[in-house]
Parts: sequence; structure tokens; C-alpha cells
Amino acid sequence: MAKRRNDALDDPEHRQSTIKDVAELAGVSLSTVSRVVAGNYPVAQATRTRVERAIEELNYVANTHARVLGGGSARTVGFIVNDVRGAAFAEAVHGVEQEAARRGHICLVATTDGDPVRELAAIQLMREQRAAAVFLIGGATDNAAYRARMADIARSLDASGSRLVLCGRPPLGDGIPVTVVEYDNEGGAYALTSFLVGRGHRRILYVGGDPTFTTTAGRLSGFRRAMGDLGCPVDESLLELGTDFTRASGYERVSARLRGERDFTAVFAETDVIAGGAMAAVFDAGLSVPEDVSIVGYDDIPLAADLRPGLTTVHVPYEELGRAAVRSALDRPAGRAEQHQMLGAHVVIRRSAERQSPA
Amino acid sequence: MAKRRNDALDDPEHRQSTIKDVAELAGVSLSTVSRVVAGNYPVAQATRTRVERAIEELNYVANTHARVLGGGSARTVGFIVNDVRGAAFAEAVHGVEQEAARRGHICLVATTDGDPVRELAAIQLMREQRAAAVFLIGGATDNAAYRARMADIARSLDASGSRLVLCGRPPLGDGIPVTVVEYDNEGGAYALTSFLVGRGHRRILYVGGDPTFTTTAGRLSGFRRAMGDLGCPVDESLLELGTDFTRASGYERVSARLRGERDFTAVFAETDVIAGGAMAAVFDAGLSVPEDVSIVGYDDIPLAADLRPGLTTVHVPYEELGRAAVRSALDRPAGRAEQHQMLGAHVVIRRSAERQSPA
DNA sequence: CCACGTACGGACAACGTTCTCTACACTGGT
DNA sequence: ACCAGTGTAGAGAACGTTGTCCGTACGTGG
Repeated sequence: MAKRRNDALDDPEHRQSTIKDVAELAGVSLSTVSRVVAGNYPVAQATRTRVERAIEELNYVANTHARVLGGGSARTVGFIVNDVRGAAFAEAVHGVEQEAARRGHICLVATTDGDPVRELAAIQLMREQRAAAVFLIGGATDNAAYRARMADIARSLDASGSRLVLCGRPPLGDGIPVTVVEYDNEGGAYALTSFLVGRGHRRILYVGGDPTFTTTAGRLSGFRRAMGDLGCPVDESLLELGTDFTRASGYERVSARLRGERDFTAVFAETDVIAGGAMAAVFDAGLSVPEDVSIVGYDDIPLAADLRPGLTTVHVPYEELGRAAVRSALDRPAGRAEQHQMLGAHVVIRRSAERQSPA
Repeated sequence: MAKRRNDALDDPEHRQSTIKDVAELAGVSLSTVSRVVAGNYPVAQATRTRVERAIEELNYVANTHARVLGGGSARTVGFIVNDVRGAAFAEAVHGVEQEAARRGHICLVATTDGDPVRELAAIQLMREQRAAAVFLIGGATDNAAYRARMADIARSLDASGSRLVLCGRPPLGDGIPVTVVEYDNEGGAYALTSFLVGRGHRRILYVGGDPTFTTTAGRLSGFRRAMGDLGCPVDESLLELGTDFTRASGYERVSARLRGERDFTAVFAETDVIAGGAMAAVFDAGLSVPEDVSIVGYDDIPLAADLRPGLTTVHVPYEELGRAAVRSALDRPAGRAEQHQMLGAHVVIRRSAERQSPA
């Protein structure tokens, strides 16, 4: 006979009390305790009171793991994000958390620092936890391997009744069971670029990430299309495409550009954080914003309002993104088809791009 | 006989494959599959390969819940925070997450918006999940009820081998099994206030939260002690104590003060976010920083460097706070005594408080 | 050729719940 | 007085793992 693993000896009193302890103390059966806790079956008032007292006394809490195994659902969702410290992602995380909590779900988090290997590992962990849905928040490097991997994951999750949810990434193609909630990178960048051109800017320095990154791809494409539509040829030498989205990278890249001949009148920064660095670089070069150089950003994080001059940027409804994602994923109808939702974005005008350019 | 709940009928193919499916496909017993997965027992190469192929084919992942029930540990930690959107908390969260991941633990999150009821509910949820430790991040409203509640929770968690960890809150008193990792609010505020007084400021407007909130209590007490030590009586009418820590509240409170007679030369904002609002208020009143009004903040979040002029503030090692908390809690020795750790803080000087005051 | 160690694999209890089935004591209608 | 119905409680299988115990096949040394 297999021996009881948790001998009373090896860990005296150092264990959580179980439903059995409660039943014994209250002098009832396991079933009765279970019913008092679940409240899904009539229990006589006197019995109920006795059980409740025992629960109180023993400080009993049900064991989720046993509950799930015994036929319940885990009521857990997982989300995976590059870095929780980014203001935009934090807002999306907040939306997911709030909406999940409203539905009685608890959240698992993992961060990846953009590493696909860690992303994969995190997803695996959440599959093990039987999360009801897995949210991937933020852009990704798009290529064939990525798509194959995601399609695979989407199908695995779907097969077990869970759901892959892409927040802020494009869909994977037809027939893949995935929920996608995007915001309009292309459209927002189009509007923002039009705004700049409308203010007379023709030579705009674009400071962004790598074009294989989906977010960059979308914003850059909106930029190009607007420039094209408005008759301003894009000078490829004014595309400053790097690999990261930090303030420091914005500062350095704009500083370097400013050291040579200044051949642009505006900066389109791909994120507000980069814009913050860009603005500091302009000031440190002894120039002013928007008089010498106009600057616009993207995301409309709180920082945008704190910069001086206030940053003209594109508002992205990150919190709503998170909420919408949870709603779609958790309340989705029985059908297993793909879902796609695109959230709008709009330009928020502040002072950082206010004056007419000298054409 | 109890019927199998998940009839093949009601959910065709919509279920995760189990170890049993793998065993059948590979033609081995459950034990063998378990051993291949765990890798803690010799399995012949040929058998191992067959099992691995079956796992691959069925896309099998172990069920955490069953694993935990079958004697394993959940390898889960939970953390609870007022709001993930705060930059400072986000950093602490990041520290916890990174350090927990390094130890193979996955994180559960919950947010409370500062509501003690929701905090309690979240803790309960994490007890149900059998989290190895529960981290409470950020200050709290301190009173007798709070202390009793926390002591109770600490003991409950301790009784089941888990641990309550307070990050950025004071200890609960002797004999309570709790891990505390604090940063020095009192000391940081003392140093910052000394800095201001050293620059000639005598009349300093303190803009902060409610003194029953532990963070406010600490910072305000450091402020008072420094003023006292340096021979500057604290004018109670210059204590602007409100209930929240938003940018808007900083803006409004300082704006209102500026509308009357300006009877202060510096603003001590209890957080950088409040300082951001305060700075905007000063500018909007047509005054300049630091020439007319010096401003200092607290926390040294990224915003502090983006403000213009750069914000003089107190650096708090939030990420390290999170890391230290995980280390203490997860690697703690067998003894169940309380642990206490205080992280230092230091003043970071930027331009927002640079000129000599007109005495 | 036999005893014996070694490498491997299977059977089965246990983990803490939930759910279904069954049992029992009343009640009230006939 | 009997039976159906109702309100309440218990017994026990099942959930998907892990760990322990126990076989069996295959060498290998005496």
C-alpha cells in the first residue's frame, strides 16, 4: 500500500485544512460541506451554521486544484507581455485584469522581453494551468516561423476549449481559431502624417523600430501611404529604423541627426517614449519645439501630457483593447471560427507640432 | 455508478489529451509516461522515443492541477497591487515577476484600487490557488482593523506553508510570521527636505496623500523631522493633504494655492506624478520652475527625467524591492519568524530645485 | 546452471474536490 | 395506514497526476 506522503510527523500543523477536517469537526459528511460552500443544494439551516462555524474555526479555503480536477473550471486567464513597465502595455494589462476579475477569473502573468522562446515557454505554462484564454499583448516580429508557431498554438488551445487572443497584432490568416483585437496603426499613422503635412511639413524624420515588427510595419505603412497620397515623396534616408523603443534610442538617434545638417522640419516618433527622447535631443541641441522642429508621437500615454510642449500624438485605447479582448474571448459563441476586431485611433493635438513650417 | 462527466458526446474532440491517451498511443503504462516527462527515473531509449512521439502527436501538456494534487507544489506566487498602471508599482511588479520566473514560479496578479475588501478577496483567491507566497505591493491605510486583518492573514498563510510578504509597508509587530521589504520613506524625505532647506527654502508646500496611508505617514514624518532639525517650524497651513496621488490632484491643489498670495518658495510633492501636475500648475500660472517655485518629487520614475526642468526627486529601488521580496520569501530558512529588510533611497538632483531661494 | 543484482515497466493508492446516486425521515393526501 | 413526494444527508466514483511497491527479463559471477 502506498504510504501517505504528508505524514503528520514531517510537517506538524504546517498544512492547510481540507474539506475532510471541516466535515469531521462539524460532524457531517464531505458532501454536505461541499454543498454549503458551493451553495448549490439545500442544506438545513442548523447544519449550515455548524459547517460555517467549522470553516471559520479551521480557516478553511477550498483547494482550487482539487476543484478543477473534480470537474470545475479553472477560471483563470493568462496574459503575456513584453514588459509590464511600458505605460501602454500596463494599461492593456489593466483592462484585461479588470474585465477578467468581473467575470470571476484570476490572471496569470508572464513577461518575455520580446523573446519568442520565452513567449513559447510562457504559453506552455498557461496551457498546463488550463487557462481559459491566453492573451498575447503587443506587437511581434512577423515571419513564416512566427505564423506557423502561432497557428499551432491557436489550434492546441482551441482543441482544449481554450483560446488564443492576439492584442495589438494582426490576424494569422483564414481558418485559424484565434481572437484578434487590434488598434489601427496604419490609420492612426496616416492621420498623424496628414496632420504634419497639412502644417506644411515636407521633410519628416521617421524614428521607429524594425519593419519586421508588426507595430512598426503598420505605422510605417500609414506614414508612407499618407505621404504618397499628399504628394510628398518619402526620402528613404529620413527613415531612422532601429531595434528598440526606448527613450535613450530616441535621444541618440535624433541627436546624431541634429549633429549634421538639419534636413527635416518634423519628427514622427513611433512611440511617445521615443518622442520624449527626441524632444530632449532637440532641446539639448539648443533648438526649440515646435519652432525649429515639430515632434509627434504615438500611443498617448500619460507622459504625452506631461512633456513641454505637450505632445501631439495618436490616442490608442489600450485599456479598452484589454477589455474588448476579454469580452470577445470569454463570451465568444460556441462556434470556433476566428474573431477580428479593430479599434479606432485618433489624433490628439497638443503644442508640439503647432507652428507652420517654413516650407 | 457515477457517470463520466465529459461524455464523448457533449464535447467531441474538445478536450485536452491526458497522460492516459499518451500511454495508450505509445503502448506503455501511465507510470512510464510520467517518468519520461519528469525524467526522474530510467526509461529505455526506445520506449522514451515512442512516448515522446506520442506526446508530440497529441500535443500533450501535463495538467498542473492534477500534478499539484498528486503531491507536487504549485510553483505559483501571487501579487496584489493597487493599480498596475503606476510606474513605480509596475517596476516592483517587474522585479517580482523576473525573480519568480527565475525560480520556475508563475505569477498570479490581482488589483484592488486600494479597496481593502477587494484586497482581502484577492488574498483568499490566492490561498485557494495554494500560492507559495503572496506579495502586497504599495502602501495601505494603517489602523487597528488593518493590523488585525493582516496578522490573521499572515498566520493563515504561514499555517499552510505559504508566506505573506509586505512590499513598501511597515511591519506588523512582533511574532507575526511575515516578510517585510520596505524602502526608506522617512529617510528619503528627510534627505530631500534637507536639500531644499540647504538651498535656502523655508516655506515649503507639502502636497501629499492622507496621513493614515503608510507611505504618506513615512514621507511626511521625514519632512517634519528635517524641518525641525534644521530650525524651520512647519507651518501646518502649508500641508496640503488630500486623498489621492493623481497628476490632476497635484495640478489642482497647486493651482488653487497659486491663486491666492504665494506664501511658499518650494513644493515637496509626495510622488513624481503629483510633481508633474504641480509643475504644470506653476507654468500655467505664468511662473517658472525653479526660478519662482522649486519643485521636488519622490520615486524617480522615468517621468522625472522627461519633465522640463528635470525633476529633483528621491530614487526608490522599486525593481530591487520586488526582487528582494521574492528572494526573502522563497529562499527563507525553515524558521517561521518575521523577516524585515529596509532598502535605502537617495536624492537625485536635477534642475527643478536648482536656484537659491530669495530667503 | 543457479542465485542474484540491475534495468526497466506496470499496478494502484493517494491527493481534495465535485457530482451522481441512493437512503432516509417526514409530511400530507387518500 | 399507506404511498408519493419533498427536503435533507451520505456513499463513492471520477478527475489526472505522482510516488511507492512489486514484478519480470536480462545479464553475470560463482
